[in-house]
Amino acid sequence: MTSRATTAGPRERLLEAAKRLTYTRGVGVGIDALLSASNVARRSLYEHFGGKDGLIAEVLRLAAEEDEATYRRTMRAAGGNPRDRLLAVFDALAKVVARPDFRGCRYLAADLALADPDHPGHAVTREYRQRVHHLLERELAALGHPRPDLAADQLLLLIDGTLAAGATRPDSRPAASARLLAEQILDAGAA
Amino acid sequence: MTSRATTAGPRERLLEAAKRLTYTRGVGVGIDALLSASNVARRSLYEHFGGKDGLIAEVLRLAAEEDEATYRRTMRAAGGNPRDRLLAVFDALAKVVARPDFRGCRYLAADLALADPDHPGHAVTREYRQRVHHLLERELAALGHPRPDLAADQLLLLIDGTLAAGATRPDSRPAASARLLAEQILDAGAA
DNA sequence: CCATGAATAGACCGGTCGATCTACTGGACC
DNA sequence: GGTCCAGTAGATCGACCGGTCTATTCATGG
Repeated sequence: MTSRATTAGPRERLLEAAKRLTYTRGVGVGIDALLSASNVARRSLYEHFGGKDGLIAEVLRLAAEEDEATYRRTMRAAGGNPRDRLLAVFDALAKVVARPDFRGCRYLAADLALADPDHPGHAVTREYRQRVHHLLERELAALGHPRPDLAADQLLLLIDGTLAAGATRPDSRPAASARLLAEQILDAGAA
Repeated sequence: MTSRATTAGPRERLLEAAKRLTYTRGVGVGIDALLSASNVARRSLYEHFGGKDGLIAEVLRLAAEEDEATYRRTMRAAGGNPRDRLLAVFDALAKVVARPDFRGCRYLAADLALADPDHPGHAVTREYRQRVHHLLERELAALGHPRPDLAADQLLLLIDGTLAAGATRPDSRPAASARLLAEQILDAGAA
């Protein structure tokens, strides 16, 4: 009986609580809040992550993995047509920004809040954006778009804009607005 | 000789230093940093602004005034053609995000960093976005766009996306990408 | 000449920050 | 049974947080 869920170790509990609290309260949350929310001893944080910065970076890494998987799942569920797969991303965004607890893009918030350009979190967010960019670019290439790199930049810009507007002007239905523009980007490839 | 610059009072000095430091270090900057950077006494802050929150709100108000004036100036300098006036905004954005000290949109950063939804800063940023939205919508109406309100939302989304991408992917030349999309929005009005 | 009021300097408050440390617990493994 | 070690609990550290306070300076105007 060594199996069973074993209630998840302190590392996992801390990561989960940090993922939640760094989003709702920002990366400026105090360590104590993370520890008490996860019922993890102070010392365990430093043994597992070396410090707050390491924990934040790991949280971003974990969230980025999940979010990238969500992108892939969304596109996979949309079938084999690259156009449908890309537009499905904006339909998914509409649901994301409509969630009552939506508070904007976690990665942009982290980049803006972490003033130190050498903070390890920045490298994580940078790589995440590259991965999403690559994801989009591949679909655009499959679509036969003449400039998949530029178009991927534009789609990424629409995604960032949607998440920003979703946080600051939720009543403007930004995902729908962005989807219309995305269609025009894709039409340039179908021409 | 009551005139002369008189070196600006403590209120102005503090506002100026806070405008600079809340941008470079975020709204989480300590009060002491703002006071020592402006050579203002601690007490003066509380007499003029009531506290840190009041100071931050006033800084956002001041910055919003200046930025709105910059929008108006950019459009005025672009002549009388609404299309030229709107596209000039994105040319101006290209220069903004190219500045070496560019650190993203001040207002979005504030909204993301101020976790308390009742913080007075949020009201300031909300009104600022409404003003810019109105500015864009008026030009779109003058252009004869069939849906100036939706189009203004889309332009605002492109602006937010440009500022976000400029902070996180500066090498992607987001303003140029956004301008191309903006042209398509405007073309819907010229049709 | 002196009263007024804005601004300054800076001590001080309780609280919190991230980080380090010691002491202890409990279960796994040999 | 004894060893080992991850994890817990919590005291403690210096630094800083936002905010309040007293005392002082200084230019102005009656």
